[in-house]
Order: sequence, then structure tokens, then C-alpha cells
Amino acid sequence: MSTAAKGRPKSEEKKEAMLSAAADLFLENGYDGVSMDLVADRAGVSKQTVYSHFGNKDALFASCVTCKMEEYGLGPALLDHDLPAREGLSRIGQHFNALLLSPEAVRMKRLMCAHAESNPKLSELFYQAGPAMMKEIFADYLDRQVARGQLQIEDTALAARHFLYMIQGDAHMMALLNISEAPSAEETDRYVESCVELFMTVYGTKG
Amino acid sequence: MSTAAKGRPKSEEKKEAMLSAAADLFLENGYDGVSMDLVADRAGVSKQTVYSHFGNKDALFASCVTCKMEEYGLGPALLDHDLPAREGLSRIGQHFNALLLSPEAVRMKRLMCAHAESNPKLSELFYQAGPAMMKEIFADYLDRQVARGQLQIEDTALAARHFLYMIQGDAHMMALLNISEAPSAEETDRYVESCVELFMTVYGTKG
DNA sequence: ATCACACTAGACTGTCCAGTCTAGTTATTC
DNA sequence: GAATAACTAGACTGGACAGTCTAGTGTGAT
Repeated sequence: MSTAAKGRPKSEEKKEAMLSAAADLFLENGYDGVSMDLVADRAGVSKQTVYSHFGNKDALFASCVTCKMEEYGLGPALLDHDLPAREGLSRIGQHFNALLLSPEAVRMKRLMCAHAESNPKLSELFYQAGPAMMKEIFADYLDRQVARGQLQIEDTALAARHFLYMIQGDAHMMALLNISEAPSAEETDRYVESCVELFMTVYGTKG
Repeated sequence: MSTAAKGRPKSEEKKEAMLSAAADLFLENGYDGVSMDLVADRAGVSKQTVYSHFGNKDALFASCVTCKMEEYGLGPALLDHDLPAREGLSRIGQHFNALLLSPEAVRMKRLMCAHAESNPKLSELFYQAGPAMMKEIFADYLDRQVARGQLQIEDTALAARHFLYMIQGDAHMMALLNISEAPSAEETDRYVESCVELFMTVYGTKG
């Protein structure tokens, strides 16, 4: 039963170097823009080693995505349930926005869109670990605020979508499309605040 | 001055066949997934003719995008300025949503995202002719409704963003990522209506 | 009729790249 | 120290494909 393990074991260190190099390259240059030779080179490893660990390019790509998704999973500690709703929403909105606009997240989304047709499993993975997860976490937050009497919402899942999708707005679209004169951080902040305002008008408790 | 035009002129018909074939192929298979041989074949034309009309693959791609963008430009006739605001918004929202979810629009956006880094000119073209145009048209619509006393809005450009980006929501994200169990048409309709409702709560004139 | 150019069919070049193979080296276990 | 398997360096195969070239055939303007 005990794992036999005769001979030299595969190096976990090298595996990580390969994953990290490959992820960087894929995010920067896209799937087609990266050759296995380049990955091997960048990871300081021979090509054969890449194949011995991952089998083929597709599998390497999939491993990179899975790995990145696990990294992202650790992020939802930024909810402060005890703040007044308006401040809490504002903080969440700003953080969420910053996450969406980070170069890595933007590149990841581009990559997932590009291969959604040819590789729907990966884009589904991305959707579940990203947008769907965020939606769920935020809906829970809203539930708590309703319980605290800070908000008045019938369907918190629906309200969560209203808020999260509204907040993405122009800034996200422009980042995704790499538009040159993107709105400044201040403009984006102000937009987020306007969304919070709007949300509170609709879902805030009166008085 | 008059265009000299000696010899046989280039066939406009063939040019259109090439553009149409290439656009279909690019939208279906992405830039890297299409070879010039395939385009020539599909257009019923020899490869040399493709090169003689477009010079190289990049230029062909650019022509396809420009062409598609011109097609899309003709769409904003669906605004009925005389309807009550609630019905008008509902209609616009539904149309806008249907447009965003059409397979062609989804593929175009994927393509533009994928090449936003390597070809920002094209994605900018897309942004201007697509989202930016829509935003402008819709803000104008809101201005009119404010003038008619149907809505009460300080900043119509801001309100337009609120509405249009909120409305995209999950359905658009899932279409882009090719998620298998997309929401049904009824669910999406209901979501759009909920956005209209929310918008009217904030920006509708009382009583 | 003739010039000029578009067009065709297909061969060809050069490059890139996924994936394999080889021969030798190094680390790990028993 | 012998067996085993990971690893390296680099050559190699085979296929795809952008772009060019050639030689010949339409086709429209003057």
C-alpha cells in the first residue's frame, strides 16, 4: 500500500517553476503565443521535463489555470460585516473593482474568453471560482445586512447581481479591451460610489 | 486626376466574398485558427487574390472587423421616444440584451478581448462603435425622457452607465465564457425587468 | 486588337513548433 | 553499489502555415 517510490522522485520545486513560468507566459502572450521550448527555457528546465510532468501543452495550460484559480480562492476576507451598510458596500465595491482591474485578472479573463469555445471546461472553472463565487459571497453578506436591519431586500441573490455587475461598468470593459485613455482611478472611485448610492436608495432601510 | 483605371478592375464581388468568408471564419475559429488557404478556399478564390486585395493576414483581419462594425452601426432605430419611460426602458433593455447575447456579438467580443493586447487599434474601434456608441445613444434617450418629465436624472451619462452595465449581468458573462447551463430566456427577461424596476425606483418621477 | 492588369492553380520557401528520441548524467532507494 | 527513474542537451520528425513565385488564362478599357 505504501507508495513504492523506487528511483528518483519528481522534483516538486521544478514543477512549481514550470507552472509559474508557464502561467506568466500564457497570461502575457496567450496560448498560441507560447511555445513549449520557451516554457522550458524560462523555467530553467529541459523540454523533456515539461513533457514528463504535464504530458502535453493543453494539460500544462489547464494546470496553470487551475493553479491560478486556487490562488484567487483565498481572497474573500475583506468583508466587514459590522460596518454600516453604506461603508461596507463602498469598501467591497472598491476592492472588487480593484481586483477586476488588476492586470492579471484582466489577462486571465481575456484568456478565458478567447478559449471559451475550444475549452469550455476551463472557462467554467474560471466562472465558478471567480464571478459565481463572488456573487455567492456577496449575497451572503447582503443576507447578514438584512438580518441586521441595515438593508431591506427581498431577493438578495438578485440584488447581488445588480450591484456586482453594475459596478464593473466602463472601467472593466475598457481594461478588457485595452483602451488607451482609461478612466482615472478617481473617476472609477466616483463611479463605484455612485453605484453604492443608487443601491442604498433602492435597498437601504428608510430613516 | 480621374482614376486612371487601365486594365481589368478588381472584382468588388470577389472582395465581398473574401471578406464575408474571412469574417465568418475568424468569428468561428479565432485569428490563429484560420489559414489564408482556408479563406481563399471558402471564398472560392485563389490565395494570390486574397493577397492582392488585402496584402497580408493582419490587414484582412482588420478589414473584417471594420466591415462588421459598419454593419452594427445601423442598429439604433429601436428607440421609441414617445412610449412611457418604463415601457421604453423595458424595450430598450430587452433589445440591448438580445443583441449582447447573439452568437455573433459574443464571438466578436471574445475575439476583440483576445487580441486587445496585440492589436489595441481594433479593440478601440470595437469599443467606439459598440459600447461607447450605445452609451451615447442611450444617454440621449434619457435626456429626452428627462425633458418630457418622465424621468428625473442629474447626470444622464452616469445613469446610462448604471443601466447598461447592470443589464448585462450574468447572462452576458456566461455567454462570453460559454457556460453550459445558461439562464433561460425567461430568466434573463425577468432579470432585465428587475433592472428597469430598480432604475425607475431611483430615477422615475414620483406620482 | 492590344495593353494592362486581375485572376487561377499549384509548387515552393522559410519558419515555427508540438512532440519524440537518444545518449549521457544525477539523484534516490534498498 | 546496483537498480531505478528523473533530468539535461540537443538532434530530429512531421505538419502547419504565411507569404512568394511562376506560368498561364480571363477580362475590361482604349
